[in-house]
Amino acid sequence: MNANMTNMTNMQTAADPEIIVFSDDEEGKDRQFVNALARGLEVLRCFRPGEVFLSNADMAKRTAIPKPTISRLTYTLTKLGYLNYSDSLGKYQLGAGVLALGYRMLSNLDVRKMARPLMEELAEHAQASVSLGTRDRLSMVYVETCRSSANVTLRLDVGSRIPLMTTAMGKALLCILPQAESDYLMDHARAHETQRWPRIKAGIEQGFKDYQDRGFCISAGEWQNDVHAVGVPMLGADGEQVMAFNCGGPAFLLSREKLEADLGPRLAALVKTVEKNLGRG
Amino acid sequence: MNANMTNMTNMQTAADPEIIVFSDDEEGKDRQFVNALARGLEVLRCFRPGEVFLSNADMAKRTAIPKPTISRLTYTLTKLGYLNYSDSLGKYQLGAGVLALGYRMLSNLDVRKMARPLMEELAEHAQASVSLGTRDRLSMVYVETCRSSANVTLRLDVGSRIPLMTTAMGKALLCILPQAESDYLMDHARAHETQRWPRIKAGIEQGFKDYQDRGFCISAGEWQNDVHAVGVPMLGADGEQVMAFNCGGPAFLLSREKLEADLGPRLAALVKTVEKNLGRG
DNA sequence: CGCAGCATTTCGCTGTGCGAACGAATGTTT
DNA sequence: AAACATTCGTTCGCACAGCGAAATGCTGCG
Repeated sequence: MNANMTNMTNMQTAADPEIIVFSDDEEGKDRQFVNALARGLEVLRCFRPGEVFLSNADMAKRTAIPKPTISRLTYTLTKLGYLNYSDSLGKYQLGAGVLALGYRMLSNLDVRKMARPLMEELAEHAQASVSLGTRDRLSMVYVETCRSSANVTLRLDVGSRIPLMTTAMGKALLCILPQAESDYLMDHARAHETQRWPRIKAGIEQGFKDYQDRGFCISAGEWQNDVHAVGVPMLGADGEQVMAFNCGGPAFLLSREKLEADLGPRLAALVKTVEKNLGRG
Repeated sequence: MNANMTNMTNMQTAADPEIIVFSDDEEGKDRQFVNALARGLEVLRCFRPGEVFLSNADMAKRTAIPKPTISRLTYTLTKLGYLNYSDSLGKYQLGAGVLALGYRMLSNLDVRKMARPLMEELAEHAQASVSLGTRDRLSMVYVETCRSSANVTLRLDVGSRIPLMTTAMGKALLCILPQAESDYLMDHARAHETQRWPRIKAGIEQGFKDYQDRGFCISAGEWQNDVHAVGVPMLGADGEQVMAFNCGGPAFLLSREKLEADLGPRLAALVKTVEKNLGRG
């Protein structure tokens, strides 16, 4: 295994923004890359929240994988328990197998146990929610999250996704990614967001500046216009996945001043504490 | 896709009980089955809770897949973000990709939202925990879980696994599986549990009887000797995954009498309500 | 009946898996 | 220190298994 490989190489984007499929043409076919595996996983990913059932044809369309191949993949995934087949509908549904995978990953993340109490404390102080997330493709995935006792809005649980490029957590993460990697991601994002890209890019650059100057990024309505948040990246140990924290909530509760003067600095301090406790520097 | 396929066909068990790998010899090779995919997923599964890092060699040993192939699979999985590589350790770790999969599955399970309040109510009454789970291989995987406000023991969260054959939830599920499927599973289990099998089998048969007579199964110390629980299966709609509820806790709080006279009947009633609300019968 | 949409089968081409060989890194022996 | 032994990961080339275009079933529908 060669050092320093960047994710998402060797792939090509299909019609659906977050669906990314293999390619055989891109930069001299990689004899090491197992296509069947990548495609099988892509099939599992093409279920979006709210869509319970998909047919073979649906998946073929969405992933741009030929129908016979989809047949074989769904057949295999069903036998393995990652998909369930409904006879009456002739469609598939995600199965129990996928759950277990996610849980194993979480139970091995010691940052969670460590950071939890600090996150709760801040959530209570801010009357907002505080979360920890990590990147997957062009999203941030929540790995831990706490809400203040009062807060009911913004129901985002562990495992849910928010965009990378327009959220405080996402932009914070971009700030500490190696140049090459963030460039690569931004190239991909631009391709999907030709329309709004200039505005998005400006937000990211502002984020870089904010992080340099004050140690945190801000997203005030960039993602959802009634949501305000601050974000701070955390140094990753080793080959550990890089992560980022956020603290956010409804705009009417978290004014820009409060974010800048109070919550931003507090979140940055929280992260410093966590890093120290985990022995990173 | 042919109707009514049973999971776990076409596979062979390796050294590690829950690790199950492909086979090329078993019953006339299936041209439809994509081995590379099955093996890639097996690689992800071979991380057990508590083991953060695994090397290529570790996985090769555990899955009985040849080393060069493991290399290619980990290479692929790393590029896709399902594994992270640590340069300094030369080992892999589960990545963010796996999380998202699990979440999509959960967010599409409408039983959860429906059953939650009823489960909370029962948990509070029983001063125990109430959970909903579904089968994966030879385990039950928690899909939803509530604890009574007091209860601190037994920290099992969504995604965690308990055995199929010795727990109230697992035995309850066995009760409503098609004969062929439960036979198949029991054959597999016997192979792994040659020692304790007679006792386990007796427990399962008692479970069948209990379910017929009273509508619930009991496990009083069969799994962990200080844990008592009752379990009730739920009818699956359509090609929906079959599921089961349990209600359990520390043995000293839940006497056998209480299980039989109070909690068992209540849990059975809960399931009846849930089934009615979901329009099953 | 014929058309339309979907899943599965067929079969030739080629991408992919595996044994064996190689190289790199670390520990052990003389 | 050099020589050897071990363990681990990757490379190579052949054989074969998996891929996909086109053809074949299978339903439902006007």
